[in-house]
Amino acid sequence: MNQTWNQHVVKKENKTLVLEIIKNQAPISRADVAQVTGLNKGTVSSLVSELIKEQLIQESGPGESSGGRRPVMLLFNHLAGYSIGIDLGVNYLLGVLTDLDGNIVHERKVQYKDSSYQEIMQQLFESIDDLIASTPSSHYGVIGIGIGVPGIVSNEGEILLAPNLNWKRIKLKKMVEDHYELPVIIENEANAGAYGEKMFGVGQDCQDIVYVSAGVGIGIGLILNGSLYKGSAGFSGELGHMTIEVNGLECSCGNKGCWELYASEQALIRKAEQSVTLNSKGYDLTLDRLNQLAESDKEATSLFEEIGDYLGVGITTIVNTFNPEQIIIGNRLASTEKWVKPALINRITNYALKQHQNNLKINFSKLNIHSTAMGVIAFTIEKFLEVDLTHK
Amino acid sequence: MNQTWNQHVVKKENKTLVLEIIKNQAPISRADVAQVTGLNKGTVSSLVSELIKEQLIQESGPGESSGGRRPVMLLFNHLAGYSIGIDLGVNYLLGVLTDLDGNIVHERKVQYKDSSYQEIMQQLFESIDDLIASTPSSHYGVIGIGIGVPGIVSNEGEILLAPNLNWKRIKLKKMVEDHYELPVIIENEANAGAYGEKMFGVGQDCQDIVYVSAGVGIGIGLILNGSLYKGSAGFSGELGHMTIEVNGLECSCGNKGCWELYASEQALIRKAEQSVTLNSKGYDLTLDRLNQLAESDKEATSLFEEIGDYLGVGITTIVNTFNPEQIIIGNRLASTEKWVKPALINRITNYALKQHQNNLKINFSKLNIHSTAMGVIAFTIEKFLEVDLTHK
DNA sequence: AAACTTTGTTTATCCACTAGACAAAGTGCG
DNA sequence: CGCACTTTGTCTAGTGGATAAACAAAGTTT
Repeated sequence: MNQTWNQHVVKKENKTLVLEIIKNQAPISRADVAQVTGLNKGTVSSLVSELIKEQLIQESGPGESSGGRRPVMLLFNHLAGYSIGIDLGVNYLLGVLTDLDGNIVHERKVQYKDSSYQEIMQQLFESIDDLIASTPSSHYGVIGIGIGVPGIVSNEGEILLAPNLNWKRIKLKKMVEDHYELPVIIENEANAGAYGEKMFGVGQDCQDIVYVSAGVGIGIGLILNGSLYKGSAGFSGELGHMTIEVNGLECSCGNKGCWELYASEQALIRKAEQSVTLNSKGYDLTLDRLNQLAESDKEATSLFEEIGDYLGVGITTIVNTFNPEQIIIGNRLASTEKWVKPALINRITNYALKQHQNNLKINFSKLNIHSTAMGVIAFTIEKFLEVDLTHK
Repeated sequence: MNQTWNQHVVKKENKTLVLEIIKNQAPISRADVAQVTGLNKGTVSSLVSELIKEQLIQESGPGESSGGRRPVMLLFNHLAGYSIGIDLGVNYLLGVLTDLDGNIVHERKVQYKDSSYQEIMQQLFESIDDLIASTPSSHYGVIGIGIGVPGIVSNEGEILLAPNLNWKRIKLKKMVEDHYELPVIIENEANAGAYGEKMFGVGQDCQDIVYVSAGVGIGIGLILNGSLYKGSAGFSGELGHMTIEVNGLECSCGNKGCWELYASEQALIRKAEQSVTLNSKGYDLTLDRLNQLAESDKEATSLFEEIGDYLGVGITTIVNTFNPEQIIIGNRLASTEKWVKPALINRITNYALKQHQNNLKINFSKLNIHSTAMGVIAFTIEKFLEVDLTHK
C-alpha cells in the first residue's frame, strides 16, 4: 500500500471539510457551505444530514433572509464531547477540561511538593481523575487526553529526555493510554504552546509562526505552512542551544555561549543575584518579584531590558532564517512584556534583514499559562474529529 | 472555491501516482504497479494506456516470468521532452539541458566579461538560445526553463534583492516567459541546490535536509518532510546572517557577528590576506590556489580548519534547531572537503545535542557545480508532469 | 397578488474505481 | 507430453459518490 489510494477518501475529505467550515464559520447555512467549498448543494445536504446524525453539528433556528427563503443555520455541536489537556511543568501541573471548541470548563493547577517522579506521576493521575469526574454528560464523553512536557518526545509518545525533570525514556503515552483507555497525545511543551497560540491565541491568522517559549530555558515551536513542524525523529526546536557567543558561558548541554544562558528566566535571576544593589536589599529574587520591582527600581528595569536585547539577538537569527509572519513570546517571560518588548523590538528592527521585517508581527502570548495545555487540547480534538469521520 | 474539491482529482492523483512509480521503479509491470499502489488492476491498465497515448511511458519487451504469464515491462519515456536549467552565478553562468530523467545532454558554462546587468542578461539569453538549439527532437520539446539566482526571489518570480549582483526588483520570470513562451521557474540558488541534491545527489534517501551553500556568502536551503520549505513571503534561508558573536565583526547587512563573516569563501580569503606568511610569498590568494597550497603549507591547512570549525558552529545551531537527517555542504567550499570536514565534524560531535546526532549524516555535495542547475531542472520537470496530466 | 429570490431536497446521470470473470501465456510435475 | 496451476492483463457489470437540474418551500419586492 502506497500513500494515496482513493475512493471513500473523497467522501471523508469532503465531510471533514464541511465540518471544519461549519466549526469555523458557524452559524452558516447549507447553501453558504456549498458556495464556500465549491461542492454541490445536494452533496452538502447529504453530508450535513450524516453529521447531524452523528451529533457533531446541530440546526439552530432560521437565519436572516437575503431576499428569499430563510436559511436554516448550522452550528458545530461543541458540547458533543470534552477534551483534557495537561501542561506538565517543572514545578507545577496545569490540567484543563474543555469542550470541542476549546472553551475551558474546568481547570486545576497544583504545585508539586517535591519534583520526584512519583510525586509528579501521582499528581498527573489525580488531576486527570479529577477532570474526568467533572466532565458534564455528553454524547462522546472525554474524547482524548493531551500532555505537554518540557522535553524531547518521540513519535511514539515516549519522553526521551527531559533535563529539567531529570527524566529519561519514560513511556508516558502508553502508561496513560493503558490506564484510561482513551487516545493520548504527548507533545513537547514549546510545540504545544506554538499550536495553542495558533489555534486559540494571538496567532490565529498566521501560517508561519515562531513561538519562543522563554521559561527556565528557551524552547522553540515552529508553525510552518499552518502546521507544526517536527524534525526527522519528531523532536526539534531546541533552538535555546543556539550559539550566540562562540566562546561564551559554558552550558550544561556541553556547548558554549548558548542563547538560553543569556535570555531566559534563569539568566535573569543569575544576573539579579550578581547585582550588588538588588542583592543587598535582601529581596526575594524571583521572576514575579523582579517584575514588581521594575516599576520603581531602575536597576531591575535595565535587567529586563538586557534580557529583551538578548532575546532579540536570537530572534533576529530566527527571523532571518524562517522569515516568519509572526513571532510569539510565550511561557514565563511573557509576563515581562512591559519591560522586555521595547528592547527586543529595538534589536530586531536594527539588525534583522529589512525584507523580512515587512508584515512581521511580534506579539506576546495571549493565552498566558494556558498556551501549552490549549495546544495539546487542539491536537486531541483534531485527531478525534478526523478519526471519528474516517471509520464511518 | 476552497481547497479540496474533488472528482477528477482522484483520477489525476492516481495517474500522477502511477507515473511516478513507473518513473522511479522502472522497469515495472502493470501488475506490480497495481500491487504497489493498492489500485485495482483494471484501473492501472486504463491509466497506463492513457499515459502511453500521451507518450510519457512506453512498453519495453516482456520481463522474466515468476511462474506464470510473462509481464510486459513499462518504462518512463525520459526522452519525451527536455528541460533547461540555469545557474546564474555572481561571475559565471552555467546552463544545462537534460532529458526528463535529469540526464545531462548538453552543457554550457561562461564567465562574464564584466558583471553588468546587460552583460549577464545577454549571456543568459544566448545560453538559453544555444541550449534550445541543441535540443534533440522529441514529442514535447523543451518543457520549461528553470533559473537559480543568488538572491531573494518572490513567489511571482521577481528577484527582490541580489546583493552580490547589485540587483533589485528584476522581474526575471516574466521577461524570460515572454521571450520564450515556455513555463519558467525562478528560485534562490541555495534552495535549488538543496533540491538538486535531494533529487539527484547525495540526499536522495532523506526527508529532512539542510543544505549549506558556502560560497562567497552562506545560504541555506531547507528540505522539510521531503519538500522545499520557503518562508511566508517565499524567501527565507538567509541563515548566513545568523549571529554567532554578539559583538563581532560588522556585516554589510547591518548586523554584527554574522556567521558568513567567519565561515565563507570571503572569510577564508580575508584571513589569508591577513596572514603574514601567506601574503608575503606573493601567492594569488584565491580559493583554488589555497586549496593547492594546503597540500604542503601548514598555515593554509590551518586556515581551512578554522573555516571548518566556524562552519561547524553554525551547523551545530542548525542541527539543534531542525534535527535534520542530513547536512549537505555545497557550493564553492565543497571543494575543500579534505581539509574542512574533519574540523567541522569535530565541532559538531562535541557541541551538538547528542540525541540529534543519532543517524545524522554529514556530506559534501555530490553534484558539485551542478547542484543548483539540477535543482531547478527538477522543479521544472515536476511542474510539467503534473500540469500535463491535469488538463487532460 | 404577481414576479422574483433564495434555500434545501430529490431525481436522473455521470465518472472513476472495484470485484471478479476470462483469455492469454507462462511454469512445473507426473 | 499433457494437465493443473500461476500470473498477467483486459473486459464487464456493479457501486459509491459527485453533479446538474428540476422542484417545492418560504421568503421579499413592487
